[in-house]
Amino acid sequence: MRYPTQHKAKIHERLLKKASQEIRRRGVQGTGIASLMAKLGMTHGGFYSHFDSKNALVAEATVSMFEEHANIALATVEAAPDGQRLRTLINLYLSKEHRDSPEVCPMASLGGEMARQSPTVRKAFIRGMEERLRKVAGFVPGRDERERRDRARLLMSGLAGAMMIARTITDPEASDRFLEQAREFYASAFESSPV
Amino acid sequence: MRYPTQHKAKIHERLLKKASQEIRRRGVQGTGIASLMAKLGMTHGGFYSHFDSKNALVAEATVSMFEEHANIALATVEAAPDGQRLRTLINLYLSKEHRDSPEVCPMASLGGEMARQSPTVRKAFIRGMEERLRKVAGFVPGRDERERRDRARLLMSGLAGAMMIARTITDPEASDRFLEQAREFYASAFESSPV
DNA sequence: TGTACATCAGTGAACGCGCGTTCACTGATGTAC
DNA sequence: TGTACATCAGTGAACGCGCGTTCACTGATGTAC
Repeated sequence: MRYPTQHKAKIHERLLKKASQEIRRRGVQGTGIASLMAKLGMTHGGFYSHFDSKNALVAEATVSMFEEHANIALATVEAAPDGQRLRTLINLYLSKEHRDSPEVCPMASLGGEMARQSPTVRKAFIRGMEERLRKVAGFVPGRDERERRDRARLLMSGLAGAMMIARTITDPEASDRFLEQAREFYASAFESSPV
Repeated sequence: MRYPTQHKAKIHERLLKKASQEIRRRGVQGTGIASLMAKLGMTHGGFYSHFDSKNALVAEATVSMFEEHANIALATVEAAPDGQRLRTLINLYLSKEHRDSPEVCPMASLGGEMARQSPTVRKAFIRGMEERLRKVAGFVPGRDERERRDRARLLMSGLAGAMMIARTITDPEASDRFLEQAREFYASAFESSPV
């Protein structure tokens, strides 16, 4: 049957958003086309009128992964009082809430798997990450834009590494304690300019 | 046919070692029983006289993953002159060679995927990691053993996060530059005791 | 010492299942007349 | 304005494939006599 104009674009968008969530939650390999389509109330055959292949979906979803939650979080950081923004960002990222929401940050949930993806997907990931770093750099001390961006990259990779471990630790109290230490470490390591 | 005594134990060991490598290289989901057995010149059916299930193999392999390369690396670190050991460890971990060898450190290659594993596997991972941290703690400044261990955990999670990103960056020069910055950052952040 | 037999690690066909992908088909709506 | 038709997003059966797992079977060697 023929669908109203803009219908395809809407579905495409919904597909991309759901895929982006599922991939962060279950990994690239853990996300199947059929189950993804079922989550949108559709059957798997329809997928291929939206994307050429799973790899094409993954590449496209990877860029948009960085946008969804980060923009909300970064607005909260922006709203924090002057001199408190970096600490707010770190506390938000290394919070228990974030630990218990694997679908939020692709750096923490896809980190290891990304190294095994095709160059196309990896480039999309890095493009999305750098876009986020451009914003994070605004909260990181540094002599110039380039240094702030470099520091932001270091910070985010460290936060992602910490989150991965916090999620792996099975004992909730030990995980909480680790998060607490990580918050303290990254705040004090990044609050002042590097020497 | 009946096999010589100790034969089974030897094969079990070889299986475990190969599995441990393959899982680090290709991820848990990316490692199949049949292809693993084929790599040892055997057929898949024989697998189940050694392990109850894939999950049992993964759990057992996860602990031993931390031993293989780390022990050699830690010996090199030990051999470094006094006051240079931590820097040696960091330079070794964040080297281009390590970046190009995904089968070395499970923290960097399985980080994200571990969060999605069964508690049994995650416990095995943390047990293996803590065992390694016990050794790394010897090179990290700190007031007491507990603090050194906590600092070692922070350090290793940060190094793993950095390695993940270094492996995802497709441009080799950009990846090298990032590794360089990370070496500098972690060396200066961990060389002195925390305040 | 020599023979008969039990053992059991490994084989390979088969199980059901889910994967990514293809394709003939459907049918409500936009468009052309 | 009303009718006929083209469109094309989505359906669902089917493709070959690899997955983890099961199981009847094999056959060289250790063990018992």
